[in-house]
Amino acid sequence: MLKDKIYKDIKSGLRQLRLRINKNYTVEIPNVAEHGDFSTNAAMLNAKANNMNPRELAEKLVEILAKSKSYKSVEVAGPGFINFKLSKSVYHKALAEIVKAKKTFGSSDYGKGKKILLEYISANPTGPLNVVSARAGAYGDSLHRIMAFVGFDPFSEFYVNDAGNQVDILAESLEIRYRELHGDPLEEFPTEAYHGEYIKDLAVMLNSVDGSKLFHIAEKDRLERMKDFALEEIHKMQVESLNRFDVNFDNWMSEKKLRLEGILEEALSYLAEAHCTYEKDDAVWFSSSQFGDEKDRVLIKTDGNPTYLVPDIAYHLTKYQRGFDVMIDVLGPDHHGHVAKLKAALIALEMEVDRLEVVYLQHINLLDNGEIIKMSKRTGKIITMDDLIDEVGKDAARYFFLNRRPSAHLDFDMELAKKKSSENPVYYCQYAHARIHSILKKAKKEKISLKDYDIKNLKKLDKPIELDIIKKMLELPSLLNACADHREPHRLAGYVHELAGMFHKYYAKYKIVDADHKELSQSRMYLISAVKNVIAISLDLMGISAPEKM
RNA sequence: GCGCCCGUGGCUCAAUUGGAUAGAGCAUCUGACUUCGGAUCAGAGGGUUAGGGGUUCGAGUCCUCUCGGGCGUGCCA
Repeated sequence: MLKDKIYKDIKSGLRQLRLRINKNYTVEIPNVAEHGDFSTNAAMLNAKANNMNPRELAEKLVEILAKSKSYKSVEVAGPGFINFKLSKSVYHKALAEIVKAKKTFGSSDYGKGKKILLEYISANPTGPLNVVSARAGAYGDSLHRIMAFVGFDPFSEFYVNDAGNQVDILAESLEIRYRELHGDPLEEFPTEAYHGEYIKDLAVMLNSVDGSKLFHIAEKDRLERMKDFALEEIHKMQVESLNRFDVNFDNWMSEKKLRLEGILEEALSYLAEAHCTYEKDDAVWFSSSQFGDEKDRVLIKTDGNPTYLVPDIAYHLTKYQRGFDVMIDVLGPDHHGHVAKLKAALIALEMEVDRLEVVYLQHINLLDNGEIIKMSKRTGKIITMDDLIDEVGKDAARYFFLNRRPSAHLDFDMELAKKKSSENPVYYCQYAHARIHSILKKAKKEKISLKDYDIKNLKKLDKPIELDIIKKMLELPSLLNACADHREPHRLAGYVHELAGMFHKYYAKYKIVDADHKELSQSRMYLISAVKNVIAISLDLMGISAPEKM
């Protein structure tokens, strides 16, 4: 908000100087306090466009800008930066705005209602969700919340691969376990089948519903029943895990349903119409190498079944048909080979491929006492999302996932996440919130409240750290915009930690509630209640609770 | 081989997307509880941003090469 104002002031200054304006200049908060509250590179960027010396242009701009009452000082520095210092009263007014905005502080119409499709997790419906899904869930759900908060229109979707090869194997795996229950075990469990214990649980459940009657129907019907049962139960499991993790989807898109709607054939016929399919070796190929892929890909296998590429193309066509401005696929790092093929198809079909964005979330190492926990799908030794939530809790898990850039590999220290001390950043943030609540409660006991507070007394907030805290809070709106623009919710995790830290320092240094100085106490309470609010907003956007007691 | 991602104090990560003196936490060391929640605070040490070259007023960030790590490169999904 303050940034925008300064940006505009500079623009009008440049106009007054009758210069050609390069609008790419920025207004930033310097990381060195001596450089002022804000600084701009406007003179440097515009000097070039007007063939001037940067410092000379800066001097002229300063002359104009210094006339405004909002600025305590405007100075030229270094190679041509212009540094602004704002009057305290500007910050006091801004603080009142934050308090007035309550839970809407930081929200805006910045996204202009742009329709965004967020597809994430999309784990196979063949087992419980794992920690990779947990990271994707934390990431996608928080991005969704942030985007909605700053005025985009996000829509989250989980794509369920409930058709094709892997669900056939799922049905077969269940059948093996079902037979075992009835005293008919296989000598050797097939390596490609699913080994997890949960399949045995499913067999028991199925048995309690259907008993032995599945032996008396045709194999095809039996496997179909197995498949439907397993898919439904696993879906329920996944939804339950996601609920525990506070991750919600606007839509679950079923591949099976897409297939029934004939959309695969539709996609294939579009590709054929575009003359980029051909037959070779009894298979149908897509000439994807014409569209940026390394080589051509098979669409229909010699056995007559489509490869996974076909439903995926079809699914993405539905995304385009549904009219989203931007489509974001959140994928694991093992999928990037796949995107080239998909994009080739979209280009072939003359779709605006730039509207499809792919975010790759990197792998996770779970650490226990500094040791990487080795996981193996084959032996069924995996740590599930539920295990993780049981171990460290939802809040800690979400924070740890969100504290990293999506493109960064992540070492998840389970010991640290479990700790209830300052070493653990989640508790550090939550503690600040709880502490503020407690202080305000204490004030109430001493009969000091904000009900009769006159904001004229805000001028009593004159300590540097008090102004720093206000400045930090004022960063939230543009920070959230940046999180949304760059699809990087991790910035918010760092931000809330910084703000919490400033509060803890403040608390240690200054007494907030002091019955002998009512107006000062009220002013400080006013400040920290704003901090409480901003922490709560930030944590909520990350799907983390803001407790009043811990 | 080719493609994508990554490389920042001992460890895990930031760095306002090209800005000024690269910041936090953990770990280590020193201090602070008869005081609003010590789940906290004050302080110290620790860096040639893997390495070379380039682009420009200015590079951890962009380009290029080299080295190292991860992933991909199926008629599996």
